[in-house]
Amino acid sequence: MPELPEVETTRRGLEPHLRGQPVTRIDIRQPRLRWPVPEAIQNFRGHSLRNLKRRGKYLIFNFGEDYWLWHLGMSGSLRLLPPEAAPAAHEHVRVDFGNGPTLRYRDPRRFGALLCGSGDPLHHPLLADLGPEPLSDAFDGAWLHERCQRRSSAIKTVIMDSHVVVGVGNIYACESLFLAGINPKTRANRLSPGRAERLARSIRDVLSAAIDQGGTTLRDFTRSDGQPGYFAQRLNVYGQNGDCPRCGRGIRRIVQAQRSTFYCPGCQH
DNA sequence: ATAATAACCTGAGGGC
DNA sequence: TGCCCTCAGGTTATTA
Repeated sequence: MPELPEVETTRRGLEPHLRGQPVTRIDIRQPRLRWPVPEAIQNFRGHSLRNLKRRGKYLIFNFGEDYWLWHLGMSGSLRLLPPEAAPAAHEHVRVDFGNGPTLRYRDPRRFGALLCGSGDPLHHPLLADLGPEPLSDAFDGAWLHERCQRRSSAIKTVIMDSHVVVGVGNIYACESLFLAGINPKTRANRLSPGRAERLARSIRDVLSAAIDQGGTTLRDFTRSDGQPGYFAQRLNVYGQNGDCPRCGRGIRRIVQAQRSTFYCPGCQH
């Protein structure tokens, strides 16, 4: 479900409510996520949340010395609900902070993860080798072009590789390539510096616009307050089966690396 | 190192 | 209604 804009939307929705609040209760209703939720998570009772950060699609709950890493996987969502609200189906984790609303984690497919650690979270094995943030200065056309040099696979799968750049999932990969006018099947090492520059800019623009819209709600993504994201109205190719809004040719669907790719054969070369 | 594939799960929707 | 198939916003582990 969530790519970078949805995770960032979640972070922005949660942080003002949770920052500075102590964890008063942790209820793991289903520990079997992508990896088992560590027993040590219970040790955080009484700890106060310093801040809530994001790296790629990971949320980082900072508690000073220790931290949680929370990944929403394919179908995960975090919401704030009143303490008395009954748990929804597939609500696997509930965390009470102070006396305010309670944090609920719902994840039907259980591809998400809740892990904990101490020290610098950026040194965690899952984060240590990640590529740059797409909205930071570290990510630009030169970096992208350099990382494409040794890659003969399709450009679409390369921009979805978190070691190249983080946060670009299936929707935004398709949309970025459309915006840049690049065929998703193009071999990465055949992308000119100029086209890499254009693609890097498109990725930034698409992700920024999606964050501004509160992310994309296709089926069940909701912001932490239950509202949907509105970027779905701006999708040009992803999930579309009609004609291209720019040139009128039919949008095509193909499969790359076991994922659907949508593109316009008229606009993307 | 890179590339391709399977694997982890549940639910929705279409066709018959 | 039920069954079978395909599809779904992610990532890692394993194998060539």
